[in-house]
Amino acid sequence: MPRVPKQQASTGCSVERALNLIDGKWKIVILYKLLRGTLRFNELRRLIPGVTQRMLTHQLRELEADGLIVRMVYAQVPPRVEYSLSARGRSLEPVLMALKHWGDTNLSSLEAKAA
Amino acid sequence: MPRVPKQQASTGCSVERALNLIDGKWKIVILYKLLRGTLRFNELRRLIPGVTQRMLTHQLRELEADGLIVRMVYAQVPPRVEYSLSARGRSLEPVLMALKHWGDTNLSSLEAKAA
DNA sequence: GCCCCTAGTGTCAAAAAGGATACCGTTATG
DNA sequence: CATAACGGTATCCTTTTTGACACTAGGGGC
Repeated sequence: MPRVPKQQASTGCSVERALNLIDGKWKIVILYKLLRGTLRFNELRRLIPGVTQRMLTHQLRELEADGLIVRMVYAQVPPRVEYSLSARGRSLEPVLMALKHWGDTNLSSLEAKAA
Repeated sequence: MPRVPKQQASTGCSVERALNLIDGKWKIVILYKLLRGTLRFNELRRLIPGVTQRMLTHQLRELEADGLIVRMVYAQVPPRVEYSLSARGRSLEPVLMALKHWGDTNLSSLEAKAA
């Protein structure tokens, strides 16, 4: 993603601007996983096979910067960091669910075709 | 996007797989614009300021390859090429509308904050 | 003492995405 | 004859994204 020269992301319509916040393959998946509740870093990692530690960290930081998730650090050893959706992030639920529904419906038939 | 080593995109859940089809900043916007009906190449170009000819072509080809849009070429001079949603593409409407709704709702308040 | 755990960070390099620009054929228009 | 319109391609180059890998702190277990 171009991620837009920061600041002004208002190239066009609201759809376009919305995409600037949730682009990247992992972000939507992360948000989706968090719909069910708070998760720790390594829990997310296990839930999303294929994401590397660095990528996960990056995406989480961006999501946090965009105010979609909340990061809670507990001063413990070993460290404990919990991620959860912010109100803003939770407001994405309809989008995420629509996407999941579409995936469930349209990708199974695709795979059936491909198989 | 990584666009996955082609072929097997089934890393994880359906959400993740769905994203492989609609990644890229422009694709969702293109699909969204096409919701309202058939559009010609240059019409799309005008509707999506910021997209270059090359990018638009690329994205349209991928959308076509994924069966989300239909490309109709009319043997005329000057050339006439029309793009429209396939049934599969149209099935994304709930997702697109949810995204637009979210953008309208959550980005206006964001910008108000930023302003 | 040594290794493991968590939740990272840093660096390097590869891969991918994206942008700029030039060019194509054909017909109409000036 | 030159130019413009349409819907692209081809090429080059830069920026972004991504991955691999090593490394960190501080306590607990063996």
